[in-house]
Amino acid sequence: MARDDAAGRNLAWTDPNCPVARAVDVVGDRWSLLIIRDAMDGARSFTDFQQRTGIARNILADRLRKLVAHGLIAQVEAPTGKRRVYALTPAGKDLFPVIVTLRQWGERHAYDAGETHSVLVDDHGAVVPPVVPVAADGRPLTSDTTTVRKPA
Amino acid sequence: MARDDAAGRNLAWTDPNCPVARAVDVVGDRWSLLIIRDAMDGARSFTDFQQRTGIARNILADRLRKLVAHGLIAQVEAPTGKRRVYALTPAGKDLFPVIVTLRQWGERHAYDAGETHSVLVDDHGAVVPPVVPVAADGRPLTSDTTTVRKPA
DNA sequence: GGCAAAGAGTTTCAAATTGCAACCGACTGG
DNA sequence: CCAGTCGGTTGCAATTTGAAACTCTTTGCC
Repeated sequence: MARDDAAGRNLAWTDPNCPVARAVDVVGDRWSLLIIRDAMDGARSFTDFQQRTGIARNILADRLRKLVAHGLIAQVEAPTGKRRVYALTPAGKDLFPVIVTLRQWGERHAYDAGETHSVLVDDHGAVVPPVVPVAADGRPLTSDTTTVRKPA
Repeated sequence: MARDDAAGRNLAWTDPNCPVARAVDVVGDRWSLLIIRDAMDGARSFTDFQQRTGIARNILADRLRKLVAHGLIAQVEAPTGKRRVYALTPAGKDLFPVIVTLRQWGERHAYDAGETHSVLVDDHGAVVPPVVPVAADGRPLTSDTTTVRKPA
């Protein structure tokens, strides 16, 4: 088990044809998405990630290694010429819609009335509206109005 | 650790104010999202989930219990009056945008050129376009044009 | 330059989680 | 009413996780 291909991808999925399964294989654990979240929020250094997430240091080292191996994060020279820092790659930044939808789901379903939580605001200071999948013609879609078409 | 509150929620988060953390706490493991995915795709029975995901039976039992406890799935009388089946609650169905964005990320970043995968189509048979977070005025947003505002 | 402190991991070991396979009672179909 | 199927549970073995201490490298500063 835990066989990896040349790109470091695990090959023992239930269904290799399902992009959801492959995505979960990369970020479907307790910490990876929180690391990505913090990277989007400005975290750059090892201890920065460690303190924000509270993850154990050995696990953090392991997750950062995997995220780098999967191409979501890269170690780059710090702009200030100091220590190398972790930065999101385009693939990592592309998880933004996932983080936002997860956040919005959490806001709707993981808080009791009266509990407070942080909110996502845009560069004008306005709250980001709910993200909703739509058809090409603009109709909102749900799990009831979509189906998965298997490859030919 | 692993203390739970009355609603079965774990209370040992890094940041209780972060909805992303709370969402991950519920569905941030290797299997929960795949179970939700299969439920959206029509899975109803225990063995149905087991065969589609390939998850170990004891773990599946545990995950279904937790998802029921968290209110994402409910056990309901089968329409046919037979065995009880698992069905998504509104909160479970509301994960649709998360599943879709994860799927789309997977399609973009977890496949080599030439590899095939399933695609999500709407009820007209058209492929679901990329889901992108937008500001109230319609501008597309990214992690660079948004920030998290902590509660007062 | 020299030194103390901080950063970035690594190591060690215990505890928790996973996975497999076998087992079991309830339901159902014929 | 008998044979399968369903929906789990149980007992381990194998992994994974987590906490804490330890090491090596960089930095800040005088």
